[in-house]
Amino acid sequence: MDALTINEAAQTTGWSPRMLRYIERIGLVEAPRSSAGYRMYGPGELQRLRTLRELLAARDLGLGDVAFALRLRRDAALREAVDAWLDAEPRRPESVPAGDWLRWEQDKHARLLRAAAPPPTREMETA
Amino acid sequence: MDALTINEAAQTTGWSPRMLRYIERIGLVEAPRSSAGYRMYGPGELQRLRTLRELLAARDLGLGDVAFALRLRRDAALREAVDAWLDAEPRRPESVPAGDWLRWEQDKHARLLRAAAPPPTREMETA
DNA sequence: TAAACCTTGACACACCTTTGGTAAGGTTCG
DNA sequence: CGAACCTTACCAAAGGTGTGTCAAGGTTTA
Repeated sequence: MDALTINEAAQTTGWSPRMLRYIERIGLVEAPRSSAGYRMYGPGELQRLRTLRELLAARDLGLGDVAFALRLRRDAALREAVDAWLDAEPRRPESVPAGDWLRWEQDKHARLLRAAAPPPTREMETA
Repeated sequence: MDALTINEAAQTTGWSPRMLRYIERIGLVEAPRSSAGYRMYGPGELQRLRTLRELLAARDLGLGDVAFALRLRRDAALREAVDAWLDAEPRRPESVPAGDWLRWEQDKHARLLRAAAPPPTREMETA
């Protein structure tokens, strides 16, 4: 008995069965299915569901927010498009001397990397 | 006459004045103010507003989505928390041979970098 | 000073998201 | 078999988002 059914999983994770199906539909936690089509929640899914709750509560997020983050993660083109827009800060380009434009573009790249690779501050996930 | 008032900006960007105020409130495009408190839209803001429209339409996003991406960009702790959750894939850790755990953790880091630094495929922003 | 702007704040409405039910029908198991 | 599950597919209510409009009051400008 390594995997729980949806109602049991709901009990131990604090979500309602209804929400577990919803969470699956938006792609956040998908449980494997039994041969008859029943969702089977293993330790991995249960942990994931619990940490999801904590994440939402701790950061005041909605499921939609996390779903969007996931979409960003999976869709490289989308990520590039959004990043490109966000990179164009409100500072007018006039503030960048014409000759420095190329370097500016390159730095933007570097900044992106730095922003995405913060010091390994483990803290979540262990809760 | 380098800066437009809100109604003029609305005309040239396709947004309504109402929406320009809304967009400002959610932190996406904030226009500097005149001494009397009037919003003054310069070329930078106008461009930003136009590309924002294209981004939303092209990618079928909502303003809230972009606002959340901005929040992710600015709040490092939030970004780490969300990334940490997303990194914990549905694959149970059992699938990783015990000894490889350390290497696994390190690779996760590398994967993150790779995901955040896609080949420089410029395309947007010039529209 | 008066017309034509601007500002914030409030009311309002349509639509989408989040959740809960409930119904019709398959599965498991005592 | 029958109780107690599961599944999907709807209807629905509460709350958030996107958007318009109007009011009361300051600013600009002719």
